[in-house]
Amino acid sequence: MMAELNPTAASLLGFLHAGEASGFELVEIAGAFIGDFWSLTRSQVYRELAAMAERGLVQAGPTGPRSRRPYRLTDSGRGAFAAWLAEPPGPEQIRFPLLLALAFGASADRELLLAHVAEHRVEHERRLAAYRTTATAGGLDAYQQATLAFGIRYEEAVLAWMDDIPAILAAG
Amino acid sequence: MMAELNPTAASLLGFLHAGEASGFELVEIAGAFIGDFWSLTRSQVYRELAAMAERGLVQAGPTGPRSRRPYRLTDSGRGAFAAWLAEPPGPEQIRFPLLLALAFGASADRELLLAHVAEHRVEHERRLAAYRTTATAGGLDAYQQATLAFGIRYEEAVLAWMDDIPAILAAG
DNA sequence: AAGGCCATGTAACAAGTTACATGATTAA
DNA sequence: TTAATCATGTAACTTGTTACATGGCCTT
Repeated sequence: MMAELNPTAASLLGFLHAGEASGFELVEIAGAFIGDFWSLTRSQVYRELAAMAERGLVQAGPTGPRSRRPYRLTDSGRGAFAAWLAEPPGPEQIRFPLLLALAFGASADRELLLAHVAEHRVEHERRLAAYRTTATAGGLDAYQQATLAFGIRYEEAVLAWMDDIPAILAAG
Repeated sequence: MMAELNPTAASLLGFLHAGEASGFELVEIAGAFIGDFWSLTRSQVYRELAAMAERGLVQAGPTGPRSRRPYRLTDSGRGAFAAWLAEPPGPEQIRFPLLLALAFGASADRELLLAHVAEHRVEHERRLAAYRTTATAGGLDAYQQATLAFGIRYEEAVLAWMDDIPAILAAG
């Protein structure tokens, strides 16, 4: 009775396809590769690695300097990952505190809210620019490009929305 | 030393501005009002209500039938909510299993992936239509309209992105 | 008035975050 | 060669999810 993988664990197995890595390295790889739409922390990674080692999906190699413990995929880990990929992915989740604040804006100071929006805008502009650079720089396979395309569409949408806000508030 | 509110607790205080409500009712209200970009579950709500009652931010009324326990705002709850609104909101989080699967698509069956995308597409179309209906139906204040505008921009972006995918994969 | 359904809540668990500890490596 | 820094990991806590329990309400 093969227990299901959670998406976090699955992503680790995915990265381990490229070769063995320590927990620390996996955190870095994941942050760079999928960080903007799938966050994970060191604690999670170590926990998942330990749990997966227990289940035989990964195997820890000998402890190196600074107690680095490299993990590598096992055959059953490879199988579990393939099975996870074949399953229908769950719904996305968005948690957006700015939207929450905005929804209650009637009880807030309008200028302050707009300032919060403006502050977030900077970060979204930065991300969009970074995505575009990555997209043109090449070195991504088609699937990675498709993933990145989401980021670009998303950031464009956020920026367009932010531009709409003042007019909407003024009209209301 | 006033401890910070977390966004979930803050949203409950926000809803309680409209009058007293039980945990169950708050779950329903929140689900309808902000459910698509801020999820919360019953257990969370009861826990937060109990914790906030402890801190004096809300006050439970007499237990009614079916052990319904209505909560209402206190003055300090009102103050805590206002303070929360004034603070800069944290960054948004997106967790999108479909993107995760897509990013690793090189190890997956392309047709199956596209089928997963198509399946999600239906739900996004449904949401976009629902948002548009709500937007034109009226009854929202300007802040709620601005919130809804995000939903519309977001769903449009997701649909546009999904339309892009086959070409991106074919080109790569 | 009995059976099923529904509103309400709790408890156990899983996932995610934050703060801390420790042993290499590097630089002054 | 000692101080600073950094990679690595663990532990404690918070938040989020799932599964369960209970008692009122409704329908026939």
